[in-house]
Amino acid sequence: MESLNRVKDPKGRKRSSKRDPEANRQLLIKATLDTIADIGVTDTSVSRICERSGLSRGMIHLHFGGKDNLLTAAAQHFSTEYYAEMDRMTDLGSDASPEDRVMAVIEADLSEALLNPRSTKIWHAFRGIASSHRGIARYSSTQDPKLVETLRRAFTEIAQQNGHDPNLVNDATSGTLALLEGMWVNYLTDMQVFSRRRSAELIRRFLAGLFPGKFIL
Amino acid sequence: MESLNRVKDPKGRKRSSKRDPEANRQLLIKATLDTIADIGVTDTSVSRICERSGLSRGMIHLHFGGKDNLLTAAAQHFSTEYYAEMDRMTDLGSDASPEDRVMAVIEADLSEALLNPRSTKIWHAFRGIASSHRGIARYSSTQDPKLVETLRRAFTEIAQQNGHDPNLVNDATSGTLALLEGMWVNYLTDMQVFSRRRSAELIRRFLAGLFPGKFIL
DNA sequence: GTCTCTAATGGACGATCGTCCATTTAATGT
DNA sequence: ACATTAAATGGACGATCGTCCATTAGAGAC
Repeated sequence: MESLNRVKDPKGRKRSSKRDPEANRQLLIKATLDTIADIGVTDTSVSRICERSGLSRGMIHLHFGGKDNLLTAAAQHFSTEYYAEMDRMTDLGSDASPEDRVMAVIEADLSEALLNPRSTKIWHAFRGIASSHRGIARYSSTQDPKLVETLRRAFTEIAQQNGHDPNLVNDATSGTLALLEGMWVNYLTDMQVFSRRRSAELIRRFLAGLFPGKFIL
Repeated sequence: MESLNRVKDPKGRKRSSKRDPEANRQLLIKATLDTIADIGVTDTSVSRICERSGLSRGMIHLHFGGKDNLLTAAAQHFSTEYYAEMDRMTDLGSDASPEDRVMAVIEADLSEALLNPRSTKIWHAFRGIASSHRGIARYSSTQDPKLVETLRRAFTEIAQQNGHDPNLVNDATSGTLALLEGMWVNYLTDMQVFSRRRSAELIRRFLAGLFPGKFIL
């Protein structure tokens, strides 16, 4: 029987469960995001992060070289996780209609998994400081190329069937993303009143207007 | 001839130009907003605000009782100014069509006067810390009752002419505001690429889909 | 066991934070 | 001219900030 204090890392080498640099790195990032969601970026200090992670003060300097880099890494991690979850939730069969694929993106973005108190607080906190923090600015964009391409391709298929003008696809794509942005803000501002279903239906309704005969309930 | 260092306040009493509590109050608020736009909320300290305003450190405690209250007052001032300017720009004659009134709101919100680097940075900075700052949270709402009512009334008039279902007005109202939110984010994220005209046209297009025969170019 | 190397610790450090108040300055009343 | 009142100053204060490093602890090599 393998010793309890030994685990295997992804490469299969044995490592101590008490000494795990990568795990501690992730722990710090996690603690940073939790702290931001809990008390806000302004009050998120090195001390708060350390006491939440249970690690010593020196770890941040050791693993990230400073608080700024940790914040940047946290923003990157958050962004990566968002798009990974989005991918997971929009992985429909290849025979899915373009309308279904668009609605899958919308419903994923409005789902509990992506749109929740923690994520909205973190997201808007990062966006709020992005313009004065180069590192974070890189990961505060709404326009993820892959997601944009998914929508654009779906809208292109829909438009081709009806033969609309070329700008329609661009407008539908950035309009959909803009509406989702607005919904996140609505959620942040008043979580009590917010309704995921009604928000999704609202966007569907706008798209139904844009593509006659499509996106009907 | 009246002495140069004496001016009249709104109530007509004589006051010194060197001693003007209200003017200094406003100066502090202005300096706070400028500092936030310049270096971000995180780095906006009492010292930075004071050196920008040219006033002494004690003034913040004297006029506002502390930094938190100053930040709240700044958020309130910013919000008030936004809606005042919005009112000014949407003061069409009473014979204006509901469509024109809606488009006036959209174009005002996307105009240089309201949507500029300074205002977007401040707006998103406040929103980012709103969830951990009660005072600011009050002034970070997108759903200004008066503006909502303006849109709702206009959409109601448009819908009545065509006889649509009652939810249409609600959806058009909050959809329009959500789209505008998204446009502000687009502007903040990439000011170089952003186009006021195309953004307004995109929203018009969405509304044209929602109200057949209306909002056509 | 002993050596080596790196992960991890936790306190020292100067800088800066926000608050507060004793003092000075300017305007007004008598 | 003098007293009174309020505006404004600027430094003192303790607390906390983020960085850095001398030290300890743990794991593998031999």
